[in-house]
Amino acid sequence: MTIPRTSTREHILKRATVLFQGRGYNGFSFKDISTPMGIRNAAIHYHFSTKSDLCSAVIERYRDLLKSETADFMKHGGSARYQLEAYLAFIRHEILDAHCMCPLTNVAVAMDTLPDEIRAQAVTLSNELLAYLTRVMELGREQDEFQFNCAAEQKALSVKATLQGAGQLARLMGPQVVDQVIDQIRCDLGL
Amino acid sequence: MTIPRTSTREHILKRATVLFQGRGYNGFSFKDISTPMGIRNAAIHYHFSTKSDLCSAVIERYRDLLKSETADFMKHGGSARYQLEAYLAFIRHEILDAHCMCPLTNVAVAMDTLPDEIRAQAVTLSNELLAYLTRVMELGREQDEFQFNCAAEQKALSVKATLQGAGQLARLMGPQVVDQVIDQIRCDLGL
DNA sequence: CGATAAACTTACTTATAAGTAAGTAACTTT
DNA sequence: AAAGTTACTTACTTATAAGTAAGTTTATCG
Repeated sequence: MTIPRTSTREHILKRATVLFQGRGYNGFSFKDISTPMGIRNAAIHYHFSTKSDLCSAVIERYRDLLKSETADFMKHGGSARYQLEAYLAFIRHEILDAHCMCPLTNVAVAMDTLPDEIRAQAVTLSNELLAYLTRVMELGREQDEFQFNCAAEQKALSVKATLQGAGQLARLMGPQVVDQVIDQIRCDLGL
Repeated sequence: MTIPRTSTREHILKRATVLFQGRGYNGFSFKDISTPMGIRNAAIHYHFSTKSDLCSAVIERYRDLLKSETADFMKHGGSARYQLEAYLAFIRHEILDAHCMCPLTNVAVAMDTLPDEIRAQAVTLSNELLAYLTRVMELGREQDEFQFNCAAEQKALSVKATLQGAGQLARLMGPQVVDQVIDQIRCDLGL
């Protein structure tokens, strides 16, 4: 048996992504990955030596995804409005279709219980994310698309915080929350 | 020994509050409560039959706290601006001093892994919170203190979401995030 | 064809979790 | 002073967690 699929590692990563972003580090176990895949826990350890390793890989993957997505956003014209909408659509999809939160949420919540490795990955992700959103805000103001009278960094921070919160409130109050909050973000940018 | 302190139950609840709001349902165990208190796990079970019971009590307590705080806010004049600032100060204190998140955050993140009882408490809390913030927003607009052109409910939702996110980002990016985000909320209300 | 390496499995260990049953010390009531 | 009640403790059970060591199958390469 065990027709060696080169994709096992990828399958594990995908399941781990859904679980980590959906339930948090302390909300799932190796069994939640191995059982539905029809493999053993030890098979996971073969590909990722520890749970910390596995979840670090999940966040790194998210960083890569974000990097390629944002690169993509810039290709298509690169107007700030377009880039903002693309990011909003990405987050909207994550919340409504994938039922996932941004990894930053899950890391922040369990911060004190997590290995350093994961915290470090999350800090890097937060810096990258905020740097990107800050550039979009700066660009938007230069192009007279967005209106706000504070530092671009602060506006970016506020937008990101709002989206994080939207993901949570949607789970408690229903999916319509997401579009309402997104609408408000646009509104607060003068759109 | 065991000089029967009527306060043991209260001590357990306080520790549980810090742990639940600080690490999430799956991020702490009975040992994290009993060991620092110098009691046994069974003593916790005497006061709260299950972990679910204990955490439900934590959220119920938070609801009571909020109810009395907001009643207090209204006594002092009751201007929308005053009430908003009081709520912002409350949240600011929770994040920066108590290092705690709003229970809604912790419930939302681990949603799928939690007992119904806890989910139900969180849904009630979210309704109460949003109802309060909505009234503040309505009042603020009537009094010409706040400026926004959407439903008061939507604005309230957006403010709450933003504050939830601020608590998370502060853990990753530092405490200054909280004041920046709060500042932005004021700004987006025309303050 | 035989050896090696990749990709697993089986079987295990160690730790920790929530929860329970039975016992005990101190206060409270009759 | 005896009997109960409150507030625990001791000692235990059952379940599940992450992680490991050694063996097995399959593909590959000289």
